[in-house]
Amino acid sequence: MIGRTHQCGEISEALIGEKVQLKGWAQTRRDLGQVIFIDLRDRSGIVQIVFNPEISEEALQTADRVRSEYVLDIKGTVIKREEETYNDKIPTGTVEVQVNEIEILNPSKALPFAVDSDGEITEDVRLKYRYLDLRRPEMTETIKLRHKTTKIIRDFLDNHEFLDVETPMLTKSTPEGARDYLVPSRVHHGEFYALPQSPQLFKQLLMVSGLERYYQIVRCFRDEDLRADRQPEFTQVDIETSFMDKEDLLAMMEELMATLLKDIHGVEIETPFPRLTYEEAMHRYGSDKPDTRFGMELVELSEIVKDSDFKVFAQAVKNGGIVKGLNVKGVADNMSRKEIDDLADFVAIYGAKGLAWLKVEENALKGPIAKFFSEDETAAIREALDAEPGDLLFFGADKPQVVFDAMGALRLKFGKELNLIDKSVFNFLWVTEFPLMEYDEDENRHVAMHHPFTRPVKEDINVLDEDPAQVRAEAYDLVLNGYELGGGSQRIYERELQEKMFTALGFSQEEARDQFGFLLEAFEYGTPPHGGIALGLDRLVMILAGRTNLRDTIAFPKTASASDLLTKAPSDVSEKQLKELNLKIVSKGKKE
RNA sequence: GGGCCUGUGGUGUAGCGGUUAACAUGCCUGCCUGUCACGCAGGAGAUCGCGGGUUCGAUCCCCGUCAGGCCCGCCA
Repeated sequence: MIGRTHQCGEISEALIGEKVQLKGWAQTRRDLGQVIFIDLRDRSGIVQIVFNPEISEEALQTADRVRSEYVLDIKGTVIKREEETYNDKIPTGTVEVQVNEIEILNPSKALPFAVDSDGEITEDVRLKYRYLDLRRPEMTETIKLRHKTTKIIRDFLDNHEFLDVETPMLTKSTPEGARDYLVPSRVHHGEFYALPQSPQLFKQLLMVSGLERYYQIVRCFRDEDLRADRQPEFTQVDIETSFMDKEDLLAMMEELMATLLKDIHGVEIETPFPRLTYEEAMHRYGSDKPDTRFGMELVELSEIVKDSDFKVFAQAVKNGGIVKGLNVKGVADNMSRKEIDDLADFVAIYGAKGLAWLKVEENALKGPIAKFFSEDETAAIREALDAEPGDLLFFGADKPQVVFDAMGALRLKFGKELNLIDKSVFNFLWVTEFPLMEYDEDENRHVAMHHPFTRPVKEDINVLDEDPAQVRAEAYDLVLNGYELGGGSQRIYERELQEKMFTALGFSQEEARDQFGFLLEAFEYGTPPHGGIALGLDRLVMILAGRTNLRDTIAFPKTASASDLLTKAPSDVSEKQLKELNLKIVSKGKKE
């Protein structure tokens, strides 16, 4: 260790009697008058240092001036503590360093919050003083975990013959997908670069180049509204391979995940991962990223209730909708009428117009809608939902998407509130057979669900023209504990098929050539079959660290309104800068 | 674009239509030779996010606004 003999966390009984030099921060000082203790902290951990007048009166006097977070350089001797003064809260607790010399390298003002406080500081204060927030051990540990994660990934991919290739940050804006962050060109007035939403096109071109196996741990940018698990700039583990089929790729990713879990948490996870088709995931869990750490699956009831006297259900089915049931076990007697009614407001967020429910009793279903069902229907509902006395049944009836969203969210809500989720598990799964496209009401056309370069499932290609919404994609999402960890696909590598795809997406020939002409052209020069995947590194680290907020895994993250409270970005620029870029500000402030 | 929650000494919270605005911690001063969230004694520190309104009187009620958070839309 340059500049010191050891790190604080390395001090141990093996070093007793040795002279050491340590540098670090004074975490706390305990001044007993003629003896002073300081907890000295560096990146590695904490060790107690002690100042004693019999050792050095001068050092003691300097220590008297030390305050929290002063930066210290000390020389001293490692000694064993008296057994009754062991501190079992820190790994170095059986020893301490008796200080001969101390130099205050830099003092510190009183901090806005204590470094040893655990996360109970409001977000804006933490972000404004992020450099101090990162001194808190739990944050330091997360940053270390992130490093370890990327190191394992790099080593793994290197062992698998992957080449790390950088791709441009200043690139071309394309119409599909998320909103781009734009960068004005000084040289070309009125024209803009876009920051990459992902290196998608470049990695495919690298396959045309014959690199065969590419990876990059790369920043991506999407100018969309934030969430707890979404930042405007985020990091992807971006992977693309030639000649590897889907099965090979998925197996390799499973091996990578297993390696990560083993090396980081010592956990053996089972491979291969379970697979669900998109269709199945939506019907059973109401989500394309199901949390399978608990059951409580949605149950299909459309057939059972389609002729019932309950008009809401019958009508929903008649109009092409569905009816799904959810059995929340054993809560019927614990939930008040008001609590149940409030859930209608909860599902309303997802567009549901109401939430029907029934309490299960020994010989009957009880509740406002019970009277609408015949004896047969009641029995069928009980059976389908595996209903037992004390259970509370909820029903969603609407267009499929509304039912999935509302009932899926309700399932998750109960899963969390009833503590059905085992936090110690890592449940991976693949979701496959996504629709290639979905219809966009606003744009009046089909849009790619994944992206426009995704390969259709072979047997569906022939219906690409007449019924695009029915075409399935050779795409796969990796899901972990209810989070979408990443997604990928096999790609289109033939010009003709790619053009067909653009046509299905409503691009004219000219538009397609204008936007993606370089790719179409590249496809004519011997493009290998290829495919790949991109993993959200921030989310991966978040889950590995047992956290629920992406900000905690990023050294310098942004707020929910995409601001950086530390540097105060975004900010005004000078008139001169605007002039050089030939830009004019029309109106200022937050968007209307 | 929309919904909900939060905003009170440095920090974290309490509070109430009329208070000397409370508590903890931190900070400052003094005492203390085995502490480890040291202890003890004393002290400083708040125009209750900002603007407007209601009221005799607003930190408290209403409207707006700003900031932070969570969610829907958006995003893969």
